Amino acid sequence: MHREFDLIGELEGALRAAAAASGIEPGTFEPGVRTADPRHGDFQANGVLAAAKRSGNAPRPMAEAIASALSGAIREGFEVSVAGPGFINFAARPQLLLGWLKAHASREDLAAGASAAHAGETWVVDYSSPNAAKQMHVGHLRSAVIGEAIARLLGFTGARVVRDNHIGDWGTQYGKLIWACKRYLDEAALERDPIDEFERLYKIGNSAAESDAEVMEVARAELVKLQAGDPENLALWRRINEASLSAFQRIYDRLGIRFDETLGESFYNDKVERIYAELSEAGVSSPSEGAQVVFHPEHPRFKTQPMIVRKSDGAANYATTDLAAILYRSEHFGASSILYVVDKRQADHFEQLFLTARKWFAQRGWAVPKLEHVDFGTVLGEDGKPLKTRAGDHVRLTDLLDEAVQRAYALVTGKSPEFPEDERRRIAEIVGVGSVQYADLSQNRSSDYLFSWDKMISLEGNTAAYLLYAIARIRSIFRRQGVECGDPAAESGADAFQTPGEIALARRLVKFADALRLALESLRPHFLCLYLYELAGEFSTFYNADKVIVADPVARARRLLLCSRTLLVLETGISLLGIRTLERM
RNA sequence: GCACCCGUAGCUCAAUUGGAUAGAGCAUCUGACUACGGAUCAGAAGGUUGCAGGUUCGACUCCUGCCGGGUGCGCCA
Repeated sequence: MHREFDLIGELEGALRAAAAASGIEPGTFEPGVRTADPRHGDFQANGVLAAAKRSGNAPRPMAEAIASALSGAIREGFEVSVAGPGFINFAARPQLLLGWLKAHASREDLAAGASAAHAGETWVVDYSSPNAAKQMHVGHLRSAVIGEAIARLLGFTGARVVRDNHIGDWGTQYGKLIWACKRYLDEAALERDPIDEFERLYKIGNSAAESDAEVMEVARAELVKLQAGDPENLALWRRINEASLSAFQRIYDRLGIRFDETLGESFYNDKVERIYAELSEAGVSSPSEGAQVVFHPEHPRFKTQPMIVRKSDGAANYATTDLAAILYRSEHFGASSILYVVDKRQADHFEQLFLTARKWFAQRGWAVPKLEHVDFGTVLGEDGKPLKTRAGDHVRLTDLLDEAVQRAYALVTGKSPEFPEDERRRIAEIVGVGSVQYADLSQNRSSDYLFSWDKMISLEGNTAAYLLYAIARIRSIFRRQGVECGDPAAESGADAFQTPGEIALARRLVKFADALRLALESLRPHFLCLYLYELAGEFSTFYNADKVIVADPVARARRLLLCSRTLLVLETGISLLGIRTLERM
């Protein structure tokens, strides 16, 4: 039985061995296996072309030599051929497909196979990270959704993941806010909706400070008092943060997000002194105009645009806390990698931050974690401009999710009016929220994306509802047949796949490993979305062509096996995206 | 001014980071078993990948120059 989860990895190993056996110097040949266009088979190796070019040999004979040196086990599993200028093509035989599917019968089986990718690594994922005292709005959506999906993918593939919510809970905005709280706080309003009230107060404080220098002075003094530990201000600050966190948590609950750590900027208050000292001792920073700054002379921009690590008034800013966070994550969590799921407009900041951290760590002789800015584009309205309400305000995330659920409810009620109301509500929550998440994840994160209710909640195309529908339909087959999905007794009689629909579906299923690899190598969940969408489409084709519940027990077992594995992969994949699944809809 | 990103079918997006004939969905058109859930499926049509050069066996992808759009840039995050 075939047990290798990662078929591409297996083929690459076999090709290396075959190359060595046919006299090619080890290290000069990278197999370069990838999934192929189905016309050419399942997998293709492109590496011969590059290797032949380097060594000055003709690629075609080289490819033939390597192909004929492949082990018997590979030839048993794959039909091997050489095509074009020197591609080596592999078509999986039905028996191999069957073996793979039998060997991967549960989520645990898949996880065991996948976990080789990042075993032993610790990844800190910094995502969501909203500012306290403000409503989460549509601008906070992508970081939360993409960050969660990446964290889940990393965990599934073997990494130890630390999910860290780097809340903006410290800084200049608190002076103005406290100033306003002491004068205009409405206790009744605070009781009703604390964030709303704090947001209102912040706006008052902000505009007062802007138009009145005296207010600005008092606000600044309030901030200094807070930072000095004044009990009254500190109590107010705590109250603001507690209210903020519990409001955020309500959103996170709906999105299925749970952080391991919530180490906001304030957490680093007592850690910034060390940063100032470290940076100047390491010779990385220099004084400039009363501030402590870092220049990078070798960089086209940062030779003139400094990173300010300490303001001229002596206070820290976000650059300081970000540096302190790198150190803490490195020392305390032993991070091998740190990811920042943050808007692409902050690209300059992160480039500067990483340059600085690398120089500093190198000076100290410390291992630098891999640092990566996982950027994403802006959510745009139908007019192509950043999404706003008609009044021109930010769209609150609660309102956005509520509207998604409401639209999903209308849809479910239209399609399945016979379901009890509470079930339709439950389905609507999953479909509505899932549609928002999926619309975000299914697109390359780096580009801006157009927010469209109609496309998002639609049942057609690459949407959450399409995937969830495929799941519901498979579940329905098992209900009707009266067997549990994955019941070994129902599958044990299966023989190798025969019809075009069966074979195409099985070939798609074994490529789950590749979808994970693609999504993780580039930290782009849309590769997994695309795979799941194509899998669901392949299932629908199969379902329309081949009846599952047939009299022939062998054919039935074969098809039930395919249904069960399709369900498994769809549910596993969707859950890795952070989206919940359902039984029927 | 400097720096970065983007430009692919009418529309919204892909293209495994240099691989084979650039793929999907929507919209348009043609079909499908009295339905294991038709919220489906099969098919047709739709392209000089912004423009012009270059690099090589091979370019949407890399380089150069234009054109068009966006973003960021000393004490906010």
